[in-house]
Amino acid sequence: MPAKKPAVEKARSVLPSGRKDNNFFEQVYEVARLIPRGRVTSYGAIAAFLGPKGSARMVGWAMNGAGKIKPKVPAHRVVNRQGMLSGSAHFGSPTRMAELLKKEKIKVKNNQVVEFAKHFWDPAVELEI
DNA sequence: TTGTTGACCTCTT
DNA sequence: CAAGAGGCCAACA
Repeated sequence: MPAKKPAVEKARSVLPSGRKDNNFFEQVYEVARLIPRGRVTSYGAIAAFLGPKGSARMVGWAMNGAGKIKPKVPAHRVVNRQGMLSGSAHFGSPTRMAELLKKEKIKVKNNQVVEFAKHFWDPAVELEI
């Protein structure tokens, strides 16, 4: 298998403190970047893909610094299990996330992704572990 | 230092 | 069928 990419060091460099390995956060950022345009995934899906414990909340925390790190992480493609834009309030503007998704040809209604199951991108399946 | 909060999910009543 | 509580790990006060 190919060696790991330097994204680890890069992510650590931009992390709030880089005090720990942040391996979990790295994975979250990497997976988020791998989300194709016009597709969406859920926090729990990423958490479950990274580990059986599924700390979905940590995925949200990781996304908290998504706009601070580089390359830019498409956090707007990550929503909750219901397909609701729960993180829209953290995009600076409440409609920022919805607009971004609309540009991705994804229909959004009431801060909720339409046909969410259809646009759902499961890392465990697409990445074929 | 401990305690609470948080872009969540799943089980139980 | 609907509502409530618990659990996960990390950062902030």
